[in-house]
Amino acid sequence: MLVRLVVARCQIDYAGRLTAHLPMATRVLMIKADGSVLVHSDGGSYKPLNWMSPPCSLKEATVLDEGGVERIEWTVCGAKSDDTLRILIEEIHHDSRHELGIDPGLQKDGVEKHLQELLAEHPGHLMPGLSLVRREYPTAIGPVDLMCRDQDGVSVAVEVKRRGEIDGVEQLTRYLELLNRDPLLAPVRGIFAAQEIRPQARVLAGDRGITCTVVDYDALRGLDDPTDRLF
Amino acid sequence: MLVRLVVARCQIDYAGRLTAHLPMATRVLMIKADGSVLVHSDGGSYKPLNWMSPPCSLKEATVLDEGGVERIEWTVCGAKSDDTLRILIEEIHHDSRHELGIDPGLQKDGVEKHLQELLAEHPGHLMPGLSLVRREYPTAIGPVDLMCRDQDGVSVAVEVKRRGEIDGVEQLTRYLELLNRDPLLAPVRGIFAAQEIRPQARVLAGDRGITCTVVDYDALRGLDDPTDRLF
DNA sequence: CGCTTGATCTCGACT
DNA sequence: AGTCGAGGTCAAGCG
Repeated sequence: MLVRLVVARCQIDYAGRLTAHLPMATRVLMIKADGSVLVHSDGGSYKPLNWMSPPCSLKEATVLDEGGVERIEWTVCGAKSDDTLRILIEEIHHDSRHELGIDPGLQKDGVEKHLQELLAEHPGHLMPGLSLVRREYPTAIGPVDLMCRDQDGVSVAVEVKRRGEIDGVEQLTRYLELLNRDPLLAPVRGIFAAQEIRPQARVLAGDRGITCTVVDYDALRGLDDPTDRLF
Repeated sequence: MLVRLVVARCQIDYAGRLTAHLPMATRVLMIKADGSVLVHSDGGSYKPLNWMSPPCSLKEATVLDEGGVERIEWTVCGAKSDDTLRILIEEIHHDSRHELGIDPGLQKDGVEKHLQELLAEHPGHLMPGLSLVRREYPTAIGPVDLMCRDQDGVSVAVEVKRRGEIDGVEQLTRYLELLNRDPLLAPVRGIFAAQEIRPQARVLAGDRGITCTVVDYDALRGLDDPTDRLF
């Protein structure tokens, strides 16, 4: 389990699902224990300029460049795919190896699942008088996030998203279409709940008679019993 | 323009759109010139365990930990958002800085745009006798990738994807619905073209009367005039 | 500047 | 193994 950090002037060619080329320049190369390679420049975001995903293997060789000069070349080949990454090195500025050990991993809080849980506990936040029938209500085409009833006993299907986009409305539409075929349930209304709803999604929902509700996660969390939470 | 590479035993807390925590362990920290930070473990893919996107600023301070020992703590704050990344360092194994300069950037070939261009030049590949009316045919809900006519003069709307999935079929369905309301165009048929089509997408397309066509990018590229291409 | 769409998406969960 | 949905998605292109 060793990570290798290299800073080098290099030129890179990738061939796989697409073809890509990086001209000669100085970059950071990170080689992980599984042979995977990350090519970073100074800037951009967390995404490398180029990379090779594991499982893969790295081979080092010396080749002659156009000028007849001996150069180091790394060839990284995907173990399962036919992806290849060729790194031609002109000059190495830094080269070090480090033992890291196994990482205990990341603990997360605040994703869609938590939003759904909170709304299941406080359905009245979506609409006054709304009560939960069940979470993950099963249908033939997948589970509805929240199945509820309003104060008049009318069924309400709720689709929960962190960010409400057009395909979330399509999804809820398919559920409503199916649920409304069931005479024991029909009529079923729809609520599209999200922390943020895109304009196009809002328009499409309106067109389909679906109510859009923007949810305040922090406010909901405030209502929640803090002893239940991880943080 | 300096990149800083640090290998350190550290513990990390992130608070922003979600909350995340990394227990104490040895990791690679990459600090770019814009203050952005990447936290990598040995393994995983190109995505860091945790990170901070630019624009942001890093501050170094000494704090006392639970045992009363002096520790280095980095606090990275987003310039526009209220995201914060707190890195508590127990031990530094490596620390170096490197001048990289500006990267010339990545040249790509083989993405959806190229596939659409090639199909626009060779519509007969999708169906014998098909001819192009126009690329990016405008509608009220967005442009149709390719608008064509078959050998009988019937309109055919083509949606091009690199990988054909269910939402691509939904997209084409919306276009067809709209286009078929236009008496000058109707009836309009649909072709869903991709290098790879997922089974569920294929089923949904079949259900909607949409033809699925798997496209061979390399074969198409072979037909194409190589002098037009970048590579 | 905001919005929409593609991505060598990655990653996890579930069948 | 394949499929599906979420993401602190990121990043490019367009209005």
